[in-house]
Amino acid sequence: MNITIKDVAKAANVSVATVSRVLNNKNNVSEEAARAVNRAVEDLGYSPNFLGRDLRKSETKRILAIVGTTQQSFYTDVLRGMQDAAYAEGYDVLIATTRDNADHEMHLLGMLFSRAVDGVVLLAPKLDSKTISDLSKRFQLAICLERLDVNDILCVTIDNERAGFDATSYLIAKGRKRIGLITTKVRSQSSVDRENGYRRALKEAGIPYDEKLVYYGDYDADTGTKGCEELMNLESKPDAIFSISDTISIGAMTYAVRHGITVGKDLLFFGFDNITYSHMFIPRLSTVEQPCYLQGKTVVEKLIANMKTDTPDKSTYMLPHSLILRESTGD
Amino acid sequence: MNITIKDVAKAANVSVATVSRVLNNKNNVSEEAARAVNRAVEDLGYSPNFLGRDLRKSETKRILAIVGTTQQSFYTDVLRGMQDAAYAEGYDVLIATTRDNADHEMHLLGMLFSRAVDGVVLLAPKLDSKTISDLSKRFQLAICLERLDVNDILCVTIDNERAGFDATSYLIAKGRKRIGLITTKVRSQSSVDRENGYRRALKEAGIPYDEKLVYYGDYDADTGTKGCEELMNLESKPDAIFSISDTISIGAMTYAVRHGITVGKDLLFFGFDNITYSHMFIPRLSTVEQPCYLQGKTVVEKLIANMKTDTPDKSTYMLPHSLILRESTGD
DNA sequence: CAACATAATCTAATCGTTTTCAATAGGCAA
DNA sequence: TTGCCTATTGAAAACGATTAGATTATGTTG
Repeated sequence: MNITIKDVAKAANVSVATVSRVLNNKNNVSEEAARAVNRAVEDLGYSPNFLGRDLRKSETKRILAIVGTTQQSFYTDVLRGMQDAAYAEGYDVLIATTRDNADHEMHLLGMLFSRAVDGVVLLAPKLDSKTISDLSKRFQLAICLERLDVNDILCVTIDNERAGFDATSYLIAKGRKRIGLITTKVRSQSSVDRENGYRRALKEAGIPYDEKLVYYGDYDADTGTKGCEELMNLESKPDAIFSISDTISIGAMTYAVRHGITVGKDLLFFGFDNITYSHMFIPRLSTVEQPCYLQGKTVVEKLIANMKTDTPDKSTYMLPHSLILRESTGD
Repeated sequence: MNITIKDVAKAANVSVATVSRVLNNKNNVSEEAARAVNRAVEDLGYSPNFLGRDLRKSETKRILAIVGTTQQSFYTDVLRGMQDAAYAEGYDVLIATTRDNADHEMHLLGMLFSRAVDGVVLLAPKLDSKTISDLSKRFQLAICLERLDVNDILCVTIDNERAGFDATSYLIAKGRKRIGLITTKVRSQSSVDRENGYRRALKEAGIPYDEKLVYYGDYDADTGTKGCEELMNLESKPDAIFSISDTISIGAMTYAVRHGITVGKDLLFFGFDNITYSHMFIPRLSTVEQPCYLQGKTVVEKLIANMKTDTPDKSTYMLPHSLILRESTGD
């Protein structure tokens, strides 16, 4: 039914080997044969079946990016970086979502075990680090935007502890003494790191840590709104709030603005990620920017390099972040 | 080097055929053999190579969703719908981005020609409709969230003309007479349809169409800001602005708020898509909601059904939309 | 002109599965 | 015992490409 390389060979009056050579622009083929093959390909509307090719070559030239959800808009830049690096080496990048479910993440990793892709980049691993670390011994696997609490896997991220420290320290430098934190119940390593940075900043400034000032929720705007409400209902209210994502921060600011609190003065806000809306929202949100594009590009470059060697690079790379200061911190 | 079905067969002391039967839970295999095979699989850590399987079966059980960018946050729900429908039938959904480039869209469609996936759903086709329509004759291809100006391809969307009409009519019903439109230079069918709906609403209300009130830009918040600025600098300013996306609307509202214009009174805004931030932004944005999850679910269900039949469904399905009224229209 | 290198081509093996078809073993009825 | 049916099993042929190695044709050199 389908047109195969055999049909092309017959039509062009050559062997399948010759067709294959033409299609892969190998040098040792006469112009005449090439012409005949190309005409046959054209006439028949042939396009090679990659299942055959991939099986024979034992490679697919495809990399899978596994994300929790496509909701996080800053993934866009990460993926762009991944694609640019991939295309430069003749690879395609596919994306799949786990919907933050570890079982499903494992299911998708099945594409790696079953050789349907050559490598995988995990953008928000849900599986425990032991499992991931074990798998990375047998397969081409890397982490991006996160890190594991083990260090035997290729990993490109930022120094989230330092970033949390920097953001909190900035609020302290602005004279704030009671700084709230809104973070996630789910303990991703980056959340933990950011929280640790927050604590260290307090400590180094001699401000006692107050667990009442920390609100744990989900990774969404609603959490910000609820978190802000709860913190502002404390006897001793915060004078600044650091959130581990802009989405949360915006939700939190929404509460503040709607309750007549002057953001940037009565209450400062610091977010994380520098999403598009963070400078759209009124007031504009101060935030930590991470090099999304560069992280994506780097992780794929390193991963592809690993595919070509038998002494794979299992380092953790921490790229530099920066603070973006806007109205929400009175700048 | 790699463990294949042969190794398992040898370890279990059976033939490869038996291993295959066990792995695919065929009935005609003795319990004893099954046990032996399962133990061998376990011992060797074997997982089948899908390249072999897919080649033999001529199917991959994978569907590719091709999007322009993952930036559009409402895709998340569409993809969720697609996944639910797919998993129910044993398929996986992969995502790839074209970065709004037609050539790259064609490149990704190569995965369909080369049988690396069983079907494709285009979420924002850039290729011309003739090309797509031709391809859909030979491959399993469907469109979602958009439609083509031909109707011989499976297509699940909403009635964008009607939606544009409804939104504009609502603004007219609110007593507005000079209604601006911010839309995209790039003429996707949905943009054209929404604009046509806008025009028809004006016409039916006896309001003359004024091309000065229409601003063409990109699909981003900046366009909204610039568009709003331009429209508000007109001699005869608009008293309401309909944008073909919430992202644009939010950008436009930002301009208004920053320039002391009372949104919901001096100037009404109507958006499109009901993205998360549309009710986060202050004031809250009125918008057209489309059934994202349902569209995704439907298109994949129909596509998979098409794979099973030789009389494929090439209909266009238009699912119902609704208006969400919030502060930006004074509700 | 023999001998040999080179270029172009073909034949057939190979990748790892699934599946057809034939073969075997065991049970049961006649 | 013989014949027949059924349940398991295995050998081998697909699937569609790439590629190593054999083969042929062509040109070059001594």
